[in-house]
Amino acid sequence: MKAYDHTRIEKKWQKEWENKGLYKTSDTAKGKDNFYLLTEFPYPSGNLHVGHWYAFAVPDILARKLRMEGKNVLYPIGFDAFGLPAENAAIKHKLDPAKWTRGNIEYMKKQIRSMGASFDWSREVITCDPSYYRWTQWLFLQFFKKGLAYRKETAVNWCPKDKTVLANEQVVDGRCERCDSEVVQKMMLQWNLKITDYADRLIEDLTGLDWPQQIKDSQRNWIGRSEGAEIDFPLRLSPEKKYTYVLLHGFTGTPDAPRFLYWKTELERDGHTVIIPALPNTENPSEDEQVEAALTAHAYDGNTILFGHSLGCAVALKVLEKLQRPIARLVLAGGFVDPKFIDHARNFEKRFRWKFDAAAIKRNVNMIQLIHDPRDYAVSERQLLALESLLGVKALRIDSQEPHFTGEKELPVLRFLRPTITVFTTRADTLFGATYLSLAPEHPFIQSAIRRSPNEGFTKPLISNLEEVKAYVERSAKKTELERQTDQKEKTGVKLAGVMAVNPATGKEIPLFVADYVLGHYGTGAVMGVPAHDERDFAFATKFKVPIAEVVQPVLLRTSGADALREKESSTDRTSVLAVVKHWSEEKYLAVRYLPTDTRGVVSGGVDQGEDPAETGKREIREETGYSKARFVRQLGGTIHCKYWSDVRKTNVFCHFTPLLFQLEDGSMQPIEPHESERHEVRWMSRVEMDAFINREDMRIAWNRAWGGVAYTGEGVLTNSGPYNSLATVDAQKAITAALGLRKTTYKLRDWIVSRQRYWGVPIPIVHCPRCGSVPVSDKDLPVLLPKVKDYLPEGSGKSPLAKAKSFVKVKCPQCKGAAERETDTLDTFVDSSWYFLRYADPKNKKEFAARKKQDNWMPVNLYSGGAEHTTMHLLYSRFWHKALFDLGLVKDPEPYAKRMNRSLILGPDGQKMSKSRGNVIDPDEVVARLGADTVRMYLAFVGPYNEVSSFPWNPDGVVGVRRFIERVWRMASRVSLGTNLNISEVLLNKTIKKVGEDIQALKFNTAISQLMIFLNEIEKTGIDNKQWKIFLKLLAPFASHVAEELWSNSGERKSIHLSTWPKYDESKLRDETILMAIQVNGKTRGEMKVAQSSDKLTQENTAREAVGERLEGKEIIRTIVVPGRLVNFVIKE
RNA sequence: GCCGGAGUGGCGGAAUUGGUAGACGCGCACGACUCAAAAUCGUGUAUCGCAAGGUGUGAGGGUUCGAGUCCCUCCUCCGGCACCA
Repeated sequence: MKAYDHTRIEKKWQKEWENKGLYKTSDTAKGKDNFYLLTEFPYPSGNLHVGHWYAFAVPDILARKLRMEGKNVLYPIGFDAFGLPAENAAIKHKLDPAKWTRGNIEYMKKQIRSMGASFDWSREVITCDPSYYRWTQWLFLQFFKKGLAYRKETAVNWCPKDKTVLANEQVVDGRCERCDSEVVQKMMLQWNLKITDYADRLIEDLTGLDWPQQIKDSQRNWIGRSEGAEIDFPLRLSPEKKYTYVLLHGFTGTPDAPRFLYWKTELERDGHTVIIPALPNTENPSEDEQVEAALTAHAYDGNTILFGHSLGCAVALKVLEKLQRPIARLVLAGGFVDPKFIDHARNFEKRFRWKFDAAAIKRNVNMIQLIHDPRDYAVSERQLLALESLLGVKALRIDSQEPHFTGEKELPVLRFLRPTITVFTTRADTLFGATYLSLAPEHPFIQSAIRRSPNEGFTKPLISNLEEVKAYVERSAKKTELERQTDQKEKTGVKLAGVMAVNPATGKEIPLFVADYVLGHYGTGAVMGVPAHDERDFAFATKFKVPIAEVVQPVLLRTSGADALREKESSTDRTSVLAVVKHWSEEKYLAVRYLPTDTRGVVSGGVDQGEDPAETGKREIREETGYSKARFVRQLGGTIHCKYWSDVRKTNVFCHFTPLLFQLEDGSMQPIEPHESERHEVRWMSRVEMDAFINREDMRIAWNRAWGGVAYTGEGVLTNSGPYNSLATVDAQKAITAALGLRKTTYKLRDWIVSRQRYWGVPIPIVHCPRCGSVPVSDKDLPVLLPKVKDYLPEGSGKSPLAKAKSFVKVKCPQCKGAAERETDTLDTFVDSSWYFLRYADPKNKKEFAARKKQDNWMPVNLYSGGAEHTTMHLLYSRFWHKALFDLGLVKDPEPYAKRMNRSLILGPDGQKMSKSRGNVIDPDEVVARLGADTVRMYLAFVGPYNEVSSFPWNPDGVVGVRRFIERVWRMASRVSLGTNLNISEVLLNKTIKKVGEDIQALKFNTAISQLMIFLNEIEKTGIDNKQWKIFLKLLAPFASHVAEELWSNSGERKSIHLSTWPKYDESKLRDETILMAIQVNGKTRGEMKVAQSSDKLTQENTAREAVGERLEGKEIIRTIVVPGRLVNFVIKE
């Protein structure tokens, strides 16, 4: 027999398989279930590395095994071909990125083919191919039309040297990855996808997915949902202006509707006057009557703020038309002016024929605020547009409490009536402790104060130290991400002069700050500072000398140790003191160790009936330590509650500690009772020693308070909180939110910015028309082809290189046919990869991105294999994308991937990540040439479990081990006997079939291979017959597909082994007739025994008893445990 | 700081999910073949001990007849997030 020549065998069979089209996958196959095995498609970097082998060749094992089991398996491949490296190479070497990419793809395809993997190349998908990106553009336009793609001024990473926007991934430690210059934040108009609309569903739907817990956790964490409340803090502006508000109600409305009363109460509390005229005939309103009533209700002047709701808006506009002098401000909510207005819900038809004089209206007001609720049932988009164009003002779209602003407490409206700062908090329970507000530098209030809009009507600046604030805002805008991080320890900020906010709970005025520890993009960009119960706020308040107000008394539960709470036992209340005792002359403190429970802290003891806590402290100091002259200094804050188990009292104790500070006058002492001195150890300690000594949370809080305290952020009961005192924090949160705020959920997740000022990507198919705005390119004009340009460097202005292609930019508007310009940004490559798996199902379709019927054959993906680096990027983006397609009715499932596995990582031989600079890169081509594709693939499968978050170094010696195995298989082939071999264990054969099959299914390729090795070791001793040999070859085929095929064909088979059927095992032949059992005495193995497989428990026990007889001699057997077929354990008295 | 995951021979890793810890492979040692080497084959290989017998899965404690596996405390490493209110 010839020696094993891997090159010859592998070339031969790869060609053969290709010629026969062995891996062409049909959409359906008779009698076979479809299985979609997906692996992340590669970026055509130009060279295959070991990681690619690991990603593509190893899952191929599963693909092959599933096919042999009778599944119709789709295992496709393609190229994620747009992206930065092509462009960088183009800039560096003056190449065409398209050519560069094409060349790489061709080369890599050759390399991938050398794996002998069962890819169906006829379904290849290449994202930079116009036949693909045509559909990327089309899908983007569907998003646009659904309102899921929008353009917005967004803060981006800007590299001043390369003059381009950078993706977050391109910023390394605050520097540009390419030129190493510092990245700055810059506001730019960017295309966004509304992934935040899907935040909740992206979290909820994780539950039903068969995904590793770790990915689910990461995604949840990334989305960062947190429930809390929005709370309004009214502003007191100076010079303080008091206004008269005239509020006009709508059709069928009355002045005493709850929301009007609520607005009135709130505004009056701020010192304003509120008038709500009752408009006549609300069931059947006429123009003259209503306007007359509104006009006579008040003498309108520059101090008037006029508000209209619904029909009241129209009345308000009519009022303005007729005035002689301007008012301060006009606020309209849910208004309409369109003569065609019809409110079907309330039979309001044909009556509304009012006409407006826009010029007269504008003459009488210099600030108009329009607010619109997108859910409004009475006012349509169309009517809103009419109103907007009449007044020349853009409406602000806000979420009202109830559609059409009809909630009982329309806080969102109130925010427009009076100047207000809204904060988001998850700790509404600490509202009474809010002693200041902090605004992000990006906060609208700060920004508008800086811009000093003349509309505001203030003669003086809103903020009297405006210059200082401006300087601070500018400074923090220049801060790089790097600085923001290193600045974490030291909080900075500037107090706003001339402005105060009102804490809505206490009614007290509190100062405002601008501080960059507040993030502009999270929550409302403003936080309430509660120094007593938040570490950051505490640090800030200490630095800026803001008062600290305790509103939560700690409630501590001891859950571990000797005094851990015992849930089932009763509980009694106790009042005690904690006494921090200072030395009479030195900087030392009394440290007390209570021996029975090893409680280390300060003096403590119970308050007797009617006793003053200070007296208790003195008494306990005397009794526990002997010192008789203690002077009470002060109380250290409010009560500290603690629940624990008392072994002395045999009950749980709910103890209420009053923390106190004492100083000794001198060292005079009295004798200590023996029972006290036995239980207490007393020492003098320095402050540092005490810090290390104290081991109880309650004592530590008391001790810390002697030094100014730290923020207590845990649970407790409320204090200094008016009607909410003594409520638990959880309950207080609900109560205070209901009374003074709005429930609100916020997310860390931000919308997905998809604009890239780059050349090598999908052109965004939008035309900017000066008349029609952003207009989608019509379907028939897709794809918008990437134009050829001379050089690929971005323009200095932050426009992509596409802007240089004049003939590309200049187009006719698809709507009005006038002159317009194309969008010149390209799409993030993550957009390309958000739907590529759908195209595999129908790769050649010219009419649709993928026919629904064809998708249904394969979707959702049965198993998606990929790298851990995509956990929160690609996997989240494509889930969002798929959900949006689902809502558009374009796909049938809300989730694209039923099961996901993150593969491990292959490191260099030195255990480090492979990289050229480290010189530890393994070149797969070289290893394949030397050892063969079968060996490389099988080795990679053997190094360790495939679906774990771990990494394995490439061990050159280890590869040799696998190569040896294959050579031994090769040699074994010549020893296969033609007769029937009686020596080989049937049990081993059946066990092997079972284990190899199950382990492949569980993606534990390493143990499957180990079983094949065990099998080979055995047959080398016993020999094997032809029938059994062929079974073995079948088991080997998914791993070493070429060798197995060669030996299969050598054994006389004509048809490919890969078209053969997976062997079945015989359930009854999985165990030997006689089995080995362990014999234990007191759980320690003392011997082994052979028993018949069929023997019963008693026989096994008796056999065991005999086998270890001498050990049991004269001992009493308390218990005998028999685990049939496994072990017998005798428990004896020693 | 928060959320995950993991710590088992000289190394990569197994362990029927609470039942004889170290499968399989690498490495190493010895032996066979050879003039010799390589390759190949065989034997051994957690550790202490001549042995009987101990001891052993990051450390300590617990539950159990029995713990690598479950519970508590702690340590180390890796991954993700991080001034997120």
